[in-house]
Amino acid sequence: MRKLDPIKHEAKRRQILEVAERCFLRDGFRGASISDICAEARMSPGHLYHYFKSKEVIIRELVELHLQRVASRFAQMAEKPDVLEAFLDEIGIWRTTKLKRNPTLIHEVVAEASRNPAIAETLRRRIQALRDMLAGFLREGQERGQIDPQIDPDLAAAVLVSLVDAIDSLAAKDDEKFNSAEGIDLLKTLFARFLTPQAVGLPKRAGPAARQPRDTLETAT
Amino acid sequence: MRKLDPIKHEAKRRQILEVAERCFLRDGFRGASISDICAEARMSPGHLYHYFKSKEVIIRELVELHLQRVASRFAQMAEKPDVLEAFLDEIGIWRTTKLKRNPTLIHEVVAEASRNPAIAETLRRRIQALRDMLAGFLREGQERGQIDPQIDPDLAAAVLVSLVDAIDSLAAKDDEKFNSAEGIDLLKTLFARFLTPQAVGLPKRAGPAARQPRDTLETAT
Amino acid sequence: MRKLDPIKHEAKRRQILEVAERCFLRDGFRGASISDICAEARMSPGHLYHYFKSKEVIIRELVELHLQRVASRFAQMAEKPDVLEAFLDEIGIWRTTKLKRNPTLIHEVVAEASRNPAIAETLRRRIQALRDMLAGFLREGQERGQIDPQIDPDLAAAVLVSLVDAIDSLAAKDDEKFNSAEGIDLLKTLFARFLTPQAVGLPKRAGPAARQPRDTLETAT
Amino acid sequence: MRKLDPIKHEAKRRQILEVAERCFLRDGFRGASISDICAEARMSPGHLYHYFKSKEVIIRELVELHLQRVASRFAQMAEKPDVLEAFLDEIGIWRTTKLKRNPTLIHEVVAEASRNPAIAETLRRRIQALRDMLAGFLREGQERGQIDPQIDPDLAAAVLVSLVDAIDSLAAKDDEKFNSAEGIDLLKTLFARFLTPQAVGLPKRAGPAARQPRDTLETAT
DNA sequence: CATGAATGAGCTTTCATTCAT
DNA sequence: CATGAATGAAAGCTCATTCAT
Repeated sequence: MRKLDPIKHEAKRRQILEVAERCFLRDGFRGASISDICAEARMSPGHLYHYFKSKEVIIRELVELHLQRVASRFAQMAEKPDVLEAFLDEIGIWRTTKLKRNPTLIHEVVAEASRNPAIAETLRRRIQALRDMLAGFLREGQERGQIDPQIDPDLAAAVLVSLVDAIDSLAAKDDEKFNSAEGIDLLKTLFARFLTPQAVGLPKRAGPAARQPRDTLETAT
Repeated sequence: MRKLDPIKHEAKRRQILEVAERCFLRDGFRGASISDICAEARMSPGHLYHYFKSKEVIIRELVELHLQRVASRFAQMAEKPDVLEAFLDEIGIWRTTKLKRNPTLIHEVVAEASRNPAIAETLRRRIQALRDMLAGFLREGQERGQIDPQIDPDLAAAVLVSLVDAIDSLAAKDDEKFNSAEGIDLLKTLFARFLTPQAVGLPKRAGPAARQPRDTLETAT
Repeated sequence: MRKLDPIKHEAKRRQILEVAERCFLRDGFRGASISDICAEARMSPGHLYHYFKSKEVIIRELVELHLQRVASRFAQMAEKPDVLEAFLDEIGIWRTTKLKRNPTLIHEVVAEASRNPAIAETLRRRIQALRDMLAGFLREGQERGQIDPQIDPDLAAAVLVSLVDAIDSLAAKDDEKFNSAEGIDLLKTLFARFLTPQAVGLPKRAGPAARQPRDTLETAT
Repeated sequence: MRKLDPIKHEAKRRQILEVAERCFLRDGFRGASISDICAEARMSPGHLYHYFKSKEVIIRELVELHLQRVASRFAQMAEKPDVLEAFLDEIGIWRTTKLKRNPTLIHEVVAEASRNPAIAETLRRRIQALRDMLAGFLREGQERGQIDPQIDPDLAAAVLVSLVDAIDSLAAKDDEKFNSAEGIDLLKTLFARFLTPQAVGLPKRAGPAARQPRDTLETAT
């Protein structure tokens, strides 16, 4: 009587998650109600609870899904020969093609995380995974001499992940300037200048750190 | 004798806003209820509505307050002789001292903005004001030769503002790595390398943009 | 210290009642709040309670006021030589001049009366007073031969009072047809035909009652 | 098996409307709360909103229902051979049997209409429909010579509808005198005298209108 | 697998009324 | 005489969730 369960069941779950994502994107985790989702998915509330134990579970799975998507995107970069260039290209491609149509749940997620431990943990894992992946790339790049060896890969990875998120949020507000080709170029320049090996060494502590740039400036001047 | 209002009234409003901020920080705009705020402010719900017409007004005023705070902080930077250094120091000071104790409402705000036009407008204004201010600093720096003249100040300002926001948010949650001295140094390095005048010119379009860094890399190696 | 109380006090009460009437007219007894009245009367709620013990008292006094007004209007009719004509003229004058600008609280009063015993009692008294007054007029008219002697004055008075009320209410809303000169004429005709002495006598019970008019019709035809 | 809705759903709606009518009759539109209705209907507030989007919708539907009831009652009169007699009988039957047990919402409706445009519109439509129907009857009666041809049917219809409502409100207050057989007889007399063809013609304007009755009186005297 | 009836706690907001000044 | 701060009960309504069918 229930032979085709596993497949159909999973398909339905996916479909519900997609609908839920749309709703959450539009109205937020709190703002979108189960009723809204049910209406948009053409199903009864009782039936939805057949697939998901609670609203929180839907949110949680959606966050996980997000993590997987980003992770797989990053993973593809690992196969390119020049990681840095791949990374820079990725940013460009991603911003011009995907982002405009796909606003992210990231703000909802972060906001929710601050009061929902489960979401917080998932988010932390997501960020950590991205950082680890990126740190690996950076180490590879350093070995090949493409990336400044004086940069701490773990720290830099953390910075870069933040950057990517920053760009997300910027683009959310239909910001013409930012979504232009020049905007993307500038972004690439920022990354490139940051990661490229420098003639002058990196300082170890704050004092010199604030200094060194100034030296550079003075030299340039 | 009957008109001791303006002062007391305003004081009470401030107090309510403070309590509300705490509550919203803890539970979010939607998650924190008027009852919660009233309980924490030791007042009856009816009385709160003596001071604020609606929950939304409270949220709106809180967002405005946030805007003013950030703006005034940035404004103070304008008086320092070396703007770049001031900016970098600001980031350092701010992150180590303020942020740890003062998580921000920024994510709530951004999340809310995506579905509340009033909040969205306030947020847009806030961001624009910061960008304008920063762009002004960058222009000054360029005139003094402290900042790469090839960088578009408006674009760069947009990038930097979003960066600051992003780092705030993602690192807010007790991120040891990010909040360490080294983390801050790296951040400063990033900004410095980005803004410092370069020997080699900036490319005009995407193609060369992806290219030029690599050349630099190879040269450096 | 409180010398001019009685006079000023009473004046203030009157003023409040006037404001309250406007508010109740606009929003109903339930719909208009004490705050509304206070705002419109430029006074604080605390102060209003200095003059009226409760909202209900205001409503009650307003109803009484209404009663007095109507009663005095009717009383003036008593002095006219031809009561019937005076009554008919009164209807015409009243509808064309007063009603259009002065909507009445009567519906509010009746609606409220159905659940507020105090109001119900006041209303009952008001109606009874009007009926008695009108019945008196009718008796006078009957003695003078101006009004059909076969009509029970008390019953007819009851009918006429309710008629006036009903027409007020249903025609109040910019009813062109009803408020026209022809409308008023027809109304007068109705009253005149009803009250004028008839050649044919009144039946005693329902059966003949339904009959007699038909006979009249046939006779007339 | 899953679509037994339409019937049960509608039945439940009816039931809720009945309960609501009782509550509104007792406490008024504003006075009766959703909680009251829910308590009396033995259901949770949430569930009630399954059937009605808002309290106002309940009120609106109740008003519509009223309209339909009255309209159908009037429509039945159209089939009787003698319209005037049918009308007169109708009043008698209705008052003695129905009204005593069924007080009406009419005052609530009129009071509400003065500040609720939707209700006002519904009420206006209701009144107009009744007037049109009655005007039709009157015209028929005039053609058959049963009703005074000098009376403007539209105007007279307006007057009669008011009358019917007037009687409603009178009876609301358990008025022994009015609900007696004599009261009804008097009412019938009023209608009959008004509508019956007269020997003397109707005046065209206000001046003569006030006059003519007097003439009649004097003649009678 | 699917429905939608049903719940009940909780939300934001309003309001008549009281009280300290 | 006058203010407005303060109360707290109750209003209309929403929503995640459960349950009988």
